[in-house]
Amino acid sequence: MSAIARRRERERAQRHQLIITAARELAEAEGWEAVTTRRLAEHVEYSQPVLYSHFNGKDAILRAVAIEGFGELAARLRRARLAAPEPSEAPSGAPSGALHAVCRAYLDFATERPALYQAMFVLPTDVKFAHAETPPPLRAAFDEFVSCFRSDNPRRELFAEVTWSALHGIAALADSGRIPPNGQTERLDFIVTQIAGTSSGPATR
Amino acid sequence: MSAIARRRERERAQRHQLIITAARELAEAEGWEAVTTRRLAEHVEYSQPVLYSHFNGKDAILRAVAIEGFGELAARLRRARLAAPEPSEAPSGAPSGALHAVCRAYLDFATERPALYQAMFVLPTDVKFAHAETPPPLRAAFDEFVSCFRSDNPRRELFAEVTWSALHGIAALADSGRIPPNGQTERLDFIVTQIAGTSSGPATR
DNA sequence: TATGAAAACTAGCGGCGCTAGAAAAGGCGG
DNA sequence: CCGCCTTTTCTAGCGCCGCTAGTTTTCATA
Repeated sequence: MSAIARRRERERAQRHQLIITAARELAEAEGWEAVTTRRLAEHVEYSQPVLYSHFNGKDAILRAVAIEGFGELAARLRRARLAAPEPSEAPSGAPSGALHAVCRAYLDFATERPALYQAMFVLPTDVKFAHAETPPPLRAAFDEFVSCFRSDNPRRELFAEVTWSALHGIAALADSGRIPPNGQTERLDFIVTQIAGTSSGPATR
Repeated sequence: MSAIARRRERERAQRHQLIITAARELAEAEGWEAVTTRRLAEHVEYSQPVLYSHFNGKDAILRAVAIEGFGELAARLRRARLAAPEPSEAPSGAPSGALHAVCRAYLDFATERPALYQAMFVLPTDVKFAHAETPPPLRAAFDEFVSCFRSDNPRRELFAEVTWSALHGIAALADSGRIPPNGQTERLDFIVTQIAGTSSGPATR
């Protein structure tokens, strides 16, 4: 490949990222309903059709933003888990510090980047979850939850799934104004206590 | 008021309801993105501007559908709770049959009427939750969850809020394809067990 | 410097939410 | 029974949307 072609490819990749970033910033500033192809094109200072040479359509741009978000979320959860006071293999029955830290990190992420969170978990998407084609960052984020439970727990995947779902519930309802945003810490503590609390042992029910 | 005016008002109210029902049916059949004012007008066999003589805009129609949904959800939860084997004032610490029944009814509702559920809990809305102007049916639905916990539990509102949120989490993620739809029963059992399980007593933590 | 492929643009299609102004409907006094 | 006049309903159109066909511009190469 010639040097010229290399430069062009480099510039193209930069512009690709520029579009994703612009979409994300526009959404974070004014909400996703304000992200139109026209406004986005103006933001990146190119004409509308250029967007379509990078992405199949608006949905594909949204999808790219979401996947970028999964990467950031996974990194954030991982950092929180590793910084937690105790190792993830805590004695059964005791509330895990790692679990609490990861859950709080998740909620902080949802609160600080509501539009990004929406792209990832609320807006319609064709991103495959829990599937062979699941983007690795998404899988990685999920695994951070799994790692908060003892590896000899046969139901740790279920634990992780429900923990995630419960957090998503309070994050989504709070973001859309359906529950007051103030009680989040209380709700977080409650969820962690209940899930890590009892019956984390092998034979529940 | 003259008989003629009365008849007109009656017919108007019927058409009002017709619009709400048509919107709901169209959404349930093809999803909310297919509910446009043009298609809706065609469905009710009137021209577009007639919609605007009944509602301030598309958002108001959506809102009306959601509120209708709250009423149905409240009725359904209530029926489930009253039909549950044990009364809501079960001995502390034991899993409440009422709680389980109400939670299952909630999930069934979300599964059977996904579009209605979306209007109520996912799509952007200006309906006031946990507020003075909260529509009574919505408040009633929430109270069904509250009633599943002992009245001497000072944190029963928190219990209800988090239970609802957790259910919403699994309902929303399952509906949007973000968690497999098959595990819902397992997740439901897990949530109910964990929430009703321990520490339902007075001094938790 | 002329050429031809690649890149970027202008312009436009059909559909959206919404509304102004024309047309039709229908109860009312003569 | 008729002509009036309010109320109701419709036609037509505005600015915006996602998206694309076809033209113009750019620019490395011969």
